Amino acid sequence: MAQSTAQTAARTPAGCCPECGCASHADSLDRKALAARAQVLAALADDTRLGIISLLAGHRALCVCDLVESFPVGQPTISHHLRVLREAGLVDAERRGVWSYYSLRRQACKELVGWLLDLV
Amino acid sequence: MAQSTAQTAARTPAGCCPECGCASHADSLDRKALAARAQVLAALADDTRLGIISLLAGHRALCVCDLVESFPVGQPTISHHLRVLREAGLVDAERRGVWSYYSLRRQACKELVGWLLDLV
DNA sequence: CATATAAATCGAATTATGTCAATATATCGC
DNA sequence: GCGATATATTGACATAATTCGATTTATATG
Repeated sequence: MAQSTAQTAARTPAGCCPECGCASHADSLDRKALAARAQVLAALADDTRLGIISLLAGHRALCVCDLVESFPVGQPTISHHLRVLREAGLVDAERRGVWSYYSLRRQACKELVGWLLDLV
Repeated sequence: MAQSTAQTAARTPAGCCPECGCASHADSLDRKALAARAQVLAALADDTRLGIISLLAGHRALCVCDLVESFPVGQPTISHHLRVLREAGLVDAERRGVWSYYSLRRQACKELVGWLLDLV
């Protein structure tokens, strides 16, 4: 692979990392897994959505009207954020009559955090 | 607060959550802290940046040219992502000669993950 | 000093995201 | 069925983010 004269075992001609013998760091990446994790993290990476998660973490379930009261955005926006969280697998929705109750999928959350913990 | 007739103790006239006596869920949110965490999470929530973190986690340090080799984006783009990670406090940069070496700030990463673990 | 290389920055184009107003759907009580 | 209420969806818009090409800065070497 390296087009160098093989004087050193460096993978690039540059020799910027002599102590690292890895042939290619790219190979160690599971891109699909990373992309999936990044997408779930993106669901968390928003003020309102993280706030929703935080509220749900403190309750068994909350209905949408409670959440709408809790943030300075309109009902359609909360509904949109809830959909993002739902599609990321972080929350569950259950309809009871006119009301929709959302709850945290603690198992999925812990799984994500556990993966992060292993990563770093 | 509730403009209901106080027949029930519900905070809203709706009575969608009779079992929850919280006056206002919004009060339990530390919005500034949440916004700060969301910003760090946003730094993680990108395919390339999560990949960079993953690579850095497996090495003491890597130079930019190694990272550029590892992802299907150009050098300026990697440089941009490294800046985002640096400003989020997730990585450190050190210049040695012409090369810049980036390393994971494991303490900061663990702190974030610990906070997440407490949250959920 | 001139040249070469690594990395950072700038400017522009494209794409994605958050938000709202308006509307649609679903459910309950009359 | 009709009206009222809760939630979801749609469409539009503004803002932000990702990416690239071109350029600049910094450092080493001949």
